[in-house]
Amino acid sequence: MAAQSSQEQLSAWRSFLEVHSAVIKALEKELIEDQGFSLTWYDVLTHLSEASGARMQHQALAESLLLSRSGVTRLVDRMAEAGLVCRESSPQDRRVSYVVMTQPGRDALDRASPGHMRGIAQHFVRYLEAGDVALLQGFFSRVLDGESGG
Amino acid sequence: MAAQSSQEQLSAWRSFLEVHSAVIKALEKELIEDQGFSLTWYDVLTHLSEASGARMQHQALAESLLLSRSGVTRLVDRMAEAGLVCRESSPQDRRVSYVVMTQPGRDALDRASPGHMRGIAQHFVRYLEAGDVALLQGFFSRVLDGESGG
DNA sequence: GATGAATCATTGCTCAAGCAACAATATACG
DNA sequence: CGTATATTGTTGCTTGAGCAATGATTCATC
Repeated sequence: MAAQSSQEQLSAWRSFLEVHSAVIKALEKELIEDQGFSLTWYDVLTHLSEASGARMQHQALAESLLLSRSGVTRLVDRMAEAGLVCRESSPQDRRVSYVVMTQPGRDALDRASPGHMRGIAQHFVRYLEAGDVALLQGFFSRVLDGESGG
Repeated sequence: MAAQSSQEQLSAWRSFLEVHSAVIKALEKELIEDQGFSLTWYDVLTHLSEASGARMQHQALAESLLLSRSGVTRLVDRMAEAGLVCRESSPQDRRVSYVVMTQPGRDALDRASPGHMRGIAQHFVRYLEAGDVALLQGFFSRVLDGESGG
């Protein structure tokens, strides 16, 4: 890392925060207007849809969503009440309870997905120029590698 | 924008979210352990310190912080109770109330700043390689330009 | 100048999330 | 086996944020 103005580096950090806030707000607004649920719910559905058997332990879900366990408990409460997921207890380990995507949950995800993908394209991906993706991914990977370990 | 795998683009977006979460959590944790206040409070102090007269209207503060007005009202309540800021009403426009940084507020910012800058360097800037800053800034600027207008 | 519209800060209410404490269960180790 | 420790999900409590409604004030238009 050659000598870069630390002012510019700080500015990059601030822009990062602004971009995050702006894009998240736009996506959340669209999703709620279109489908009536939040980005968090969308995230739950996505993670479940990618899990084998469309089921995950609360613990694993919390880690994937970067949320606390108690947060996930209440989140699943709400989503279960809306019928998008349900709970199933494990016969092997009677402490764990699985979160399972229901058919209405699948349907909701299918309905939401195209619009949300379009939103991501429009509010984020659209501004990527040739070469940006690789560079961003490199940077992000370094951060995530570094931060997960220490 | 040439043909890029939309899978990679989506992955870039997801990594963006993960990086944001990881870095914010690390910085917030450090700041609270070191100084006993949150990133939001730090942000308020920073914005005030950069404003002329170390004073800002609630409205302007809300826009800068990307927060709602009511959020700012309560935020300023708490910070005022802690003595870091105070309110002053404007003689020109009796609707507005300025948020003014106090000396303890300045002191708190001065105490927090070096550690926080170190944190940003360690958890974010440290992973930037040569050329990354310019490219990131370019991308972020395009997003912010595009998103603010529509 | 007077009246209607807009702006600013605040308040009531609700919601979503985290922490710490807990109960139930599983695992490790003597 | 039996006891100590760890893990899993839930609950009580608190916090921080947003929305909509309100009150005070200013601005605009007649």
